[in-house]
Amino acid sequence: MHDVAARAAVSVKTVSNVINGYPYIRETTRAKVEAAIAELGYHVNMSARNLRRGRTGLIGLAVPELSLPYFAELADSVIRAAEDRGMTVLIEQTGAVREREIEVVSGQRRQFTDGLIYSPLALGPDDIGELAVVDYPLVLLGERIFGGPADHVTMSNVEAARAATEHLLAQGRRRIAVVGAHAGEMVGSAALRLQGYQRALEDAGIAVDPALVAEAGLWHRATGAEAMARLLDDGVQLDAVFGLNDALALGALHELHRRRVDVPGDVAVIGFDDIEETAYSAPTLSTVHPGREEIARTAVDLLLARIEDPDDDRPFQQVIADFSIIARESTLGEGTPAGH
Amino acid sequence: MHDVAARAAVSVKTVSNVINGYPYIRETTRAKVEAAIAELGYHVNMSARNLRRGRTGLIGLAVPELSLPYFAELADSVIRAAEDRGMTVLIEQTGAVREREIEVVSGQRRQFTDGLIYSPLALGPDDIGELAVVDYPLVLLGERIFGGPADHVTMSNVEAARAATEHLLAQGRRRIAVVGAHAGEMVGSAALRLQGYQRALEDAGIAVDPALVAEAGLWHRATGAEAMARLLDDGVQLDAVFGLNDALALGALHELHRRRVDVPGDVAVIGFDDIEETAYSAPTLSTVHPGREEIARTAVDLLLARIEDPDDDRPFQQVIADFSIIARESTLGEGTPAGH
DNA sequence: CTGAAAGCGCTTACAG
DNA sequence: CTGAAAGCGCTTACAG
Repeated sequence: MHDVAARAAVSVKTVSNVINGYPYIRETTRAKVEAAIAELGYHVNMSARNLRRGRTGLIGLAVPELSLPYFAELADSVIRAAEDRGMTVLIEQTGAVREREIEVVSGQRRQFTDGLIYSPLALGPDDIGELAVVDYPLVLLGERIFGGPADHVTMSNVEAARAATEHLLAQGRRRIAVVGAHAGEMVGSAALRLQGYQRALEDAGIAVDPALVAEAGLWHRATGAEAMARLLDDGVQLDAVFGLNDALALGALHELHRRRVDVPGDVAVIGFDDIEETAYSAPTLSTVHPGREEIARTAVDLLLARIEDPDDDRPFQQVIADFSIIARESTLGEGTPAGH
Repeated sequence: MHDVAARAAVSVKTVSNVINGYPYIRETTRAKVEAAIAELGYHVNMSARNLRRGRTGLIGLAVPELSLPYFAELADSVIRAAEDRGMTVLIEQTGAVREREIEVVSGQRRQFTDGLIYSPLALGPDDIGELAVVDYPLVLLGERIFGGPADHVTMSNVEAARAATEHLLAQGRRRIAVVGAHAGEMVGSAALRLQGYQRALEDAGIAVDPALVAEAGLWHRATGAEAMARLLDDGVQLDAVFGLNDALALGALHELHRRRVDVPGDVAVIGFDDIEETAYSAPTLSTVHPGREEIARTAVDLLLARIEDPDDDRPFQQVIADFSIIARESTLGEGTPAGH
């Protein structure tokens, strides 16, 4: 910067003004400075600027893993939303491991960022104390922790799961299995979505049969396939499956296909998340569209508001994203291969 | 840091020594300092450390989009590999747009990082001049640009594509379509994989039929489905499809399923990338395993070597990752649903 | 519109 | 083993 100033025969202040778009600069001065910058190939040193400004322009995004399509697509949306607002995203993979999720809120890497968008999967209400150390802007995603020192963006888990179940009921299904339950858990997406499922059944006057509820700790394709296999091996009668997320539903679909069970002829399947893959599976998968873009945009906006005005002590907000049911072949049956 | 020093009654140098693990410190001194750090809730300011050290500990990773599963899985692998070496990854999405790919190598955001792992999709040999500005460690991924001021990690595109085609030939297929070609392009994965396809056919004494080669600019599921539809609409006779990546192959599979074409009974399908989804599609998709983990690890290692020794002027390296063919239902036919 | 100067919070020769 | 001091490259009151 000093070299640029020397070459342009101005002070460093003037160079700084040009770089930062300070408006009251004579055109000739600006041109001189810009020429010097170009000739010297100068670019600002971010570390120095950040040190001086006390901000980095980086926000953290902590998710379980990018190899899970839902989180990859969420990360994509968050990166775009942040970019629109001039921020850069630093992704942190926690692997849904409790210690790593705790480490993220106070680790070294946190120091790089002005704030954090945080999507824990292993923490529970007992861990809320871990968030007490947070003295920076934080936005929580998901349903693991409520009441932390953070704004919160969630899905309509109960309502959306109820709508998904009602969609299956509307197709005449009565023996609806659930894949992905977490026994004994009172918080988290699993518990809330199961609740929605139960309410829909109750509203329809159908008793909830515990035999229809299959566990799956991790919500991956593999665990969905295993849970589906268990249901079938146990001889549970069923005419529909509600995968508590798309990966589970796709795993269940895979297992049904492997056993030559016709979908949706014999068993209808619905998922949750509307990842891109669901529009291309065979059959295509009905699912819940959870408003991922809206979630990403809202989270970034809430975080930025706190970053830009750290002294603002308005109460923490909770925003619930809209959802919709996407009906595809796995519940409607159009496009089922001939021969089925 | 001064506060910590004051509280521990030592100099800031000593505090710095403790933080950075300098070995020759009296145990009592270390304990005093650590107590002070804990009491004050002190943590180092990254911007200041980076400014002083001239390094940030961040490396950039520029990919087209995270919503493409291959790149999501690649990012996952790169983040893990970098973490093992104490580095943090900053992901940049270019959308496979030429201007954005150019911007990435010299943009503002570049200033945050010590080096860049760069996977362009739109640049070509004519753009090699754009890399002339690079005066920092750079590792290239993919086949768009060779000879830049960078180490380079690639796949065995030609050999792997040839092996994929030979796998189809070994199943008795003779009319093998290709989905995803880029007409007129002489560089890039499309051209190289098409070359491998052609060689396998020539070796088998089969003439290459241009009618079997379908274009698809972007390698997404949607474009794969469209290309497949075009082949079928044109009445091209075929008994196999080689999708130049998995997304294309999954799109083709989707279109075949939609039209009640039996896979692999009537048409065998193979892809390229071995994304996780291929193990769960119906039918499961045969594919080329391109050594993604190895690519990620090698790229991070090469980059770090340059970062750690910027004066080292050993010649730029090119590393080619191993591949293997993964045979699944879409070419072997086990597990095909009854009724087909 | 522009200049001279302080200071953001570290690390690291240099001394002892 | 530890201290005093310079300096990394910016931005920003303060002056003019």
